[in-house]
Amino acid sequence: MARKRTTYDPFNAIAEPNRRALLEALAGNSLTVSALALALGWNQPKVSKHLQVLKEVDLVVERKEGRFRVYRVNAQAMKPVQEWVTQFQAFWAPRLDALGDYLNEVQTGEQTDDEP
Amino acid sequence: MARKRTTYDPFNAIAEPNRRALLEALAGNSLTVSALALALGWNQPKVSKHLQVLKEVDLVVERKEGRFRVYRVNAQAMKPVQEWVTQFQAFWAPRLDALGDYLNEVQTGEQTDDEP
DNA sequence: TAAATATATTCCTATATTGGAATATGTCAA
DNA sequence: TTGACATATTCCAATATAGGAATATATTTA
Repeated sequence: MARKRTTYDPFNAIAEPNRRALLEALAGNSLTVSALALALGWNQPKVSKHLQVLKEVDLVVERKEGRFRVYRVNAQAMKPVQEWVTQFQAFWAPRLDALGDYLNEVQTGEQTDDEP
Repeated sequence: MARKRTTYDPFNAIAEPNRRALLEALAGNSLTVSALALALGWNQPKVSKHLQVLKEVDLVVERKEGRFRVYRVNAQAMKPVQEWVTQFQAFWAPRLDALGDYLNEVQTGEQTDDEP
């Protein structure tokens, strides 16, 4: 059939490079749409649209201030991603890595230069 | 214009729920395509196709074993995601959160019931 | 009230995928 | 060699976006 909706969880929200840029720009700061547009060199609708997606998954929070909208990051919403990813951390501990890399090389047949 | 290619970095690879399921199934294990298909209740092409995407971003590693292909997770490739997400961890520390939530409520004008 | 400013939304187009079915490829076993 | 099995790939249809342009919706200020 077809693609499913992909945007409406934090995993998908941060999959878009522009949205990551937006979140990086907002890390620690609270910024208006136009400030973001200026900082990133995008047009305003582009900023607004990506912000809406981030807002839908709660990665950003909006506050009205006169005719401005001030956005800030809500890092809490990143937690599910962090937790999911961290599950795998057990498998990348330095020592295991070194061993794993070695085994992988051997298995993959990445022969060292001792072949004429 | 149009959408960019979205699949070829770990962020996008794990944005797809099916691919996360695949990685979860492979966490700690090494499994063949058919074993995965059985475990997840998918048809074989579906498994293979998602595995290819994961392989392209190096999230899984494949090993040939007779006519089987054994896949395993390469957690190293998850590191960029983990690091990127962790940037934001500073903003979700419990105390700050509690304060932030409170301020947010106040700012948003979430008035308590003291209004008739 | 009208003009200006800030932001959101709608419309439209181009393209990226996902998924299933069918098929190709590779490998083992008789 | 032939058949069976495991997996990858191709083909196709349905749909989800991203992006730009134009427009709508506040809200402030003159």
